[in-house]
Amino acid sequence: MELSKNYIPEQVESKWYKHWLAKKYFKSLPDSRKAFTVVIPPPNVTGVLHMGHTLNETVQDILVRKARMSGFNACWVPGSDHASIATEAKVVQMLKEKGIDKNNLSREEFLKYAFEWKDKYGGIIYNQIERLGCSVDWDRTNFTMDDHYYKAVIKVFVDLYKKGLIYRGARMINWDPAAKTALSDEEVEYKEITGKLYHVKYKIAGTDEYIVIATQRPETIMGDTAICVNPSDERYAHLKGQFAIVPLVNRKVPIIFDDYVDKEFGTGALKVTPAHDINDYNLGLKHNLEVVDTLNEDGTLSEAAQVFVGMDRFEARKKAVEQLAAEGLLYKEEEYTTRLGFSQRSSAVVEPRISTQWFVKMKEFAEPALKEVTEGRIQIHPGDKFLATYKYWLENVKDWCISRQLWWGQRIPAWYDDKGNFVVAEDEEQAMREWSMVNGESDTSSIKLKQDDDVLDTWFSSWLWPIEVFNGINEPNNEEINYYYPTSVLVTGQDIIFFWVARMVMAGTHYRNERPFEHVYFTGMVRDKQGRKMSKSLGNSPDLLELIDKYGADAVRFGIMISSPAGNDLLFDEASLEQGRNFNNKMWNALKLLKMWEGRQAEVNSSEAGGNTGFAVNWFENRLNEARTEVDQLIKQFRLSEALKTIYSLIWDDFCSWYLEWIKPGFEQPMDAAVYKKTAGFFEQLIQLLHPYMPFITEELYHLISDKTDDLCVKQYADVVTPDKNVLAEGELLKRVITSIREARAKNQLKPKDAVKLHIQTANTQQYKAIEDILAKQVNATVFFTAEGVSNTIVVAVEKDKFFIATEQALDAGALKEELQKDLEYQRNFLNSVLKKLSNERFVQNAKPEVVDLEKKKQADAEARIKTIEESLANL
RNA sequence: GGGAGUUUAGCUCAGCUGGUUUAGAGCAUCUGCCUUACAAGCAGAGGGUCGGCGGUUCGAUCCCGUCAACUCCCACCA
Repeated sequence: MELSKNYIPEQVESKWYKHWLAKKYFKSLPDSRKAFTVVIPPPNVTGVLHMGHTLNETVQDILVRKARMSGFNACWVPGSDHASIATEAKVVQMLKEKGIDKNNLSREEFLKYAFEWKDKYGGIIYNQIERLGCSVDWDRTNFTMDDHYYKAVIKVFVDLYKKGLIYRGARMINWDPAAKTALSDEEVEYKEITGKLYHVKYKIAGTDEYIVIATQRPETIMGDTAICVNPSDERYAHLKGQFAIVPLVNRKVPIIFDDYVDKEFGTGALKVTPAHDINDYNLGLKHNLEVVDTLNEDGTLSEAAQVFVGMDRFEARKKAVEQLAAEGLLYKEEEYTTRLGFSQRSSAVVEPRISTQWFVKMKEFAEPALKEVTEGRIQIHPGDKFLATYKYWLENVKDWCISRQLWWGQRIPAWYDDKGNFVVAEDEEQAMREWSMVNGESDTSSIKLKQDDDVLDTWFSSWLWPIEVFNGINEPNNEEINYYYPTSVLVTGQDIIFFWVARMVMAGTHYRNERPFEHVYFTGMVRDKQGRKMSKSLGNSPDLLELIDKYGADAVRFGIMISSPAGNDLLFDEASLEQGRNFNNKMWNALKLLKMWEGRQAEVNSSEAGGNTGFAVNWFENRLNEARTEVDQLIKQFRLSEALKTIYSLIWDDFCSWYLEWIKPGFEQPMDAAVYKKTAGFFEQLIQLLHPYMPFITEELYHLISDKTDDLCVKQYADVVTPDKNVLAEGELLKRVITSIREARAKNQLKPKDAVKLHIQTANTQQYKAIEDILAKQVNATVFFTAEGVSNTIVVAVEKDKFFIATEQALDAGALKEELQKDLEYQRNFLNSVLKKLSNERFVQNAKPEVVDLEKKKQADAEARIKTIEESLANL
């Protein structure tokens, strides 16, 4: 078969993915093996995968494939998240572009559009996961709004409500007066703006005294229910027990004292408006203040404001200022820069507003979730970095607001009667039964119950993910959940440590009484070359499929993995993908070389077929085992980038640059059949080692090396043999000798074609005899083991051995001398630093014996080299 | 405002129990090679006071303190 010049990924990739699927290699069912379970962090069905997902999924695939090839029953569950807010916003936007207003749709009509959207984008995402080569079990695909999943979420809500862990309460939310909807914190964008700070005089009741407060929002004065000052503020100490008169509405309000007030800011006195500011609201709760809501849903002033009723809030602000000025109550106004919240959807200024929401009590959940991590049952990678963050959040956890004023999501299973009483139940029928029980009413025919309009926070469904993908909520004792749970490792972004990771631990400990995963691997954020976050609006997020088309999936996986240690941000640069593509070619070309040798095999003796092949084979076998041990260790520690670098260098440098050159026969010479067989075996082991990172090309190469009946994808790793350190050291010495001689050649303008004579002066003739042919081939020289009477030479010293390069060419003695002088100086400095260390009594006393011995060895080596260089200089 | 992280070659990053570290890799740069697997390649080279200052130690890129710059998360002060 004719092999193409370069590796062409597109033909290869789809072929093997189809083959793997057909062979059901990714399918997992419980069996007697140990399970290695991973659940994908379900991507939002809002759009397409970005580079962050690519990194995440590549990491997971590496771990899963590695486990599958190491005797585990590997199970990777794919899926997607309905992402309530984000998706609903996208769907509303899409409808708007079609000229459809969500407000004119019924809930059912809207949900129909939303599900169409989900099918479309869910499909795109799944296609991307496939193109990337992810070995997920497609039969296990879950969506957080699937029927069973929906049911599970509702079941959990009802259960927690019955346990008293879910309650209804008041809360300040972000209100968008233009869209007339509540916003989540994530949907509010803060911007710096310059506004005015108004200083307003409030009369102290029953006196002629005034207290001056500062406010940005005079239109909320009518909602004031207290004045607050710092208890340690002497300026206001005499006002204890007094009341102030709110201007414009003449309301008498108490003067309260609280540390919350900053004495330095403004006048040190604060007007408290519990209905319209989150901090004031909290103050109000603490001091039992009245709440006067002076705004309507659309941002106009309500009846409760008494003045400016029906006027827009900003218009009212102007009027309030005018009137305060007219009454002589405006002390002064000044320029002031502040951060103001704007609605991501309508760009309107967000109003804080009190509303009734549903909450989960978090204290009970936090403690066990904290213990799972602090007691080491869940290990976080990299640990030291995120443990503190995790602990801090759980120790200071606040109740979780789980209701959202949206339609896309699991609808809150609470039913209200016309008096506003409610019952919580899994469905309407059950709700009715509950209602009649509570109300002692057996005839319910005339009763109408209305379900809560709101849906649940998206995280209230995703916190069940590791359980419910195995149907563990609905059937807590089924075979699958018992086999696959807890999962092995969760791979996710550090940004959702609170939203998701901590909450999964909570749900896991609560519903399974066990951690949901053994390890958590945090990936960093993927940024662009300039360090900016990748985002649609910046247009700096590349299209994954285009990248795969351009470089191949393996190269994309390589590029994104080569420099992304756990938890570190990654600046995405296509150059690393090129490196991956080049790596593909390198291996492709190695294959071509092997195929050429395959056809030239013969039973030949070593020297005819290149010489010293015994040494080379023995060395590489040991080197391979050494590297495999390193790689296993690194992957165990989740240092995936390091492991990939090790494999890369093993293949490119050790195998291709050194080993293949060492065993390469002379021009059109036969290839020793035994060496060929060994080498093909090495190559198979190498690509097997690499397979989890670059599955497509490795599978292709595996089948091209020779006809196979099995597939690399599921080939089990053989045990690693402990390498022989002496053999490894001999190989390293040979490399150093070759490099040193090449360097000397290059410095003396000897062209690669210029053959030279190499005279070796050594006490270890035996050792050099074993690598004589390799050395000769690698530095284009004829080797001699005597240096008697050679002249016109370049001298190279490696350890205690000397190498004389003799050539016909004229040599620049001056330049040679200079080189040697430079080297000599370096060695002398080095020796001095070593001697200094060794003459330091405290070093010799305190340092570990190995360290001292090492320094002694360094001393001996340096001394030997210096002697060699001095002799060489004398010869010149 | 609170918390966390980062700072090592021109660029992107390794360097994980302080001593084979006078610090490595890829890209970029320079030199020489179309050597019969690979020019998307081969053989070499140059390039760093490991952010600043102080401390602990026989010894610090590594540990501690402090300052500076950048980044992320949380909060959203009238």
